[in-house]
Amino acid sequence: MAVRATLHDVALAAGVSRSTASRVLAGTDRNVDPELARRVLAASEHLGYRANPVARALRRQSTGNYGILVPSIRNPYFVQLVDAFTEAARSAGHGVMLAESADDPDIEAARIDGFGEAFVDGLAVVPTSMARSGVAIRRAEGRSRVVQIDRWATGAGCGFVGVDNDAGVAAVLDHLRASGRRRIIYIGAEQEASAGAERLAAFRSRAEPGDGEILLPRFSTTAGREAAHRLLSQDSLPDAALCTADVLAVGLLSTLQREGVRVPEQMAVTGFDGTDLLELVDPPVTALRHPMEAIATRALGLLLNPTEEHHRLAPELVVRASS
Amino acid sequence: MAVRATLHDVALAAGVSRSTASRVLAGTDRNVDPELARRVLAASEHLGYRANPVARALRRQSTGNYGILVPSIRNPYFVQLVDAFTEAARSAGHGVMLAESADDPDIEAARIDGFGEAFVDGLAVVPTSMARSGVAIRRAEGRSRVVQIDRWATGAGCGFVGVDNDAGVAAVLDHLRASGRRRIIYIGAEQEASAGAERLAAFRSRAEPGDGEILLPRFSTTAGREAAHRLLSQDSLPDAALCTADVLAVGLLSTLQREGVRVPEQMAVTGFDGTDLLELVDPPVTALRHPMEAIATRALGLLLNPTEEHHRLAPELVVRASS
DNA sequence: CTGAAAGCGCTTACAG
DNA sequence: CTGAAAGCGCTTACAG
Repeated sequence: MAVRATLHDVALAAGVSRSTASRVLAGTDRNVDPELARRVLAASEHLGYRANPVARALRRQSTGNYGILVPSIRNPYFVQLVDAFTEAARSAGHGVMLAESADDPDIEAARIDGFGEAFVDGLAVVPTSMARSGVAIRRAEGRSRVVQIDRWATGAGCGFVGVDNDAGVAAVLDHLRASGRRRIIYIGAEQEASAGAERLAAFRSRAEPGDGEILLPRFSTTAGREAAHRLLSQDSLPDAALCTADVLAVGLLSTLQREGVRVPEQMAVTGFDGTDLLELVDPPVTALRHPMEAIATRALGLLLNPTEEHHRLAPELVVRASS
Repeated sequence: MAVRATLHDVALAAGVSRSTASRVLAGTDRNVDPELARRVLAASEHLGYRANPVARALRRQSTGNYGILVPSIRNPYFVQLVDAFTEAARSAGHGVMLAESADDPDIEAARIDGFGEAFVDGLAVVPTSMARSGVAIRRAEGRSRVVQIDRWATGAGCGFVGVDNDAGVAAVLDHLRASGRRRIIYIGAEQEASAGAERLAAFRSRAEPGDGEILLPRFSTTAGREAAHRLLSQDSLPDAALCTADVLAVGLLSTLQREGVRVPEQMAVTGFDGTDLLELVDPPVTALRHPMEAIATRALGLLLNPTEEHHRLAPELVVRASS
């Protein structure tokens, strides 16, 4: 680990002042004599100079980095969200720091506070709890920029960008009913997160006699298997299972199949998030496609230019062999 | 987003110098009059003061943060590695920045260089390619601290911590042969990464007539499914499949089962990494348990205290129903 | 035990 | 167009 060249070294080698060297290298001011610029560039190259990001950030009062905090990076849906956000940030010249909250509001609060010690200008967060996440988020708003993605918390004073859950549930339900499925079972998570609450409300407002619900403690493949066992223990199977997360659908599907249930003949299964998972299983699973890039781009926009607006983007139904 | 209080504000409110306020708050010097300390703490509390990490880092010439670069966060094995590293770092008071290289040496090089612009004191990297990753790693060594985890690259001048692949393959093979499995097929990835090369060498040195190999372009569930199709297209099934990644084992298992193969009766299947995946499938899959915490802790140690040592830690065999 | 001063490495008004 | 100077917010020898 060699000693890193500083701006001073470059200026010395090029025979100019640090001001001029900085103007050339940081590109903040185009008005520099071409010959001097050439010398600065040559010296910088020769010394392998890289501006010290810490010093630059202190002076500029901005690191150019943003944090993203998701409930779990074991859920491919959030991985996809992180990817989209990172890509949006990168193409705008920003870096991204990732953290996860383990689906726990207390850990989440600790991570949000922790980002205060980190080198970020702001934070995008997927709140774990509608009721409990607001406090830490509001605290963070006091010292940084914050935006909520995919879920929102009551009491948070910052913006939000997510999918339109009501429209999403409606699209899946319409599709299932249009293909003749009558008894539809809603498989979701407890209403702790806003997304779960919105999806459940959307379902209930459209439920018909014979429909039902299974609510699980969390979104995971294991929870999907658990749901399958509950279905199998009932007298008869429903016509379709509307899962509100892809991991639930995948867990459900594999357990049903292992127990001899034929999908989609005996029962249709739908996912929600549109992750790659759904195309890897057999049969591929019908689900929504969330406009991830648009969500990520808009979230970044709210971070750069804060407002308290809530944005809901429409998902698109992708019908596959499972329904 | 309110204006953040600075050390100057705290000192002013407490009626002391910035030096004294800093000594109390940063805890760098215990010799402060208790009464003054009390006043500083009270003022800090009242103003909601948090030291500006950027300024602190510039002065200390250290951010206290470390980066970790893995081939993919879609592979639960690397997620587990990241978790262990993050936990080790956190408990030592360090933060962690995560990036992924998409299993591509060029992207990897870009990310390694990118960490030079990031706010980290060093970088732990899982090199994607034994032959090609060394250049970027060596470049990074010139300006920061670097350690290799799980895999190593030729030409890198830094330390390495990983599992003992030779011992691991030997343990699985011994177990399979001891339980009467004769024709064993090795299912691995191309030898681009050092782990793959070491495992394949370990297998070959112990292979017996009737054993075989299937080499895939990468470690993924999809690759595991592909391996199953290749096995099924052969005249007869082997007695056991020794998969060198859990994702391979899971993909293989599900496809075999779908095609009516009974595991472990007709064929044993073993994984390698010991991720949670293996206990979620039916039957649960035999694999090694890698000493993740020890690997992570030692890697962090090499980052804090650089040496060029290569450390190989012994994995432990965990026998489950799949073999 | 305490405070004034220097300095980490940059960027950017400001004066020339 | 260029350079001397100030300053971002800290920490830490140093002198007292």
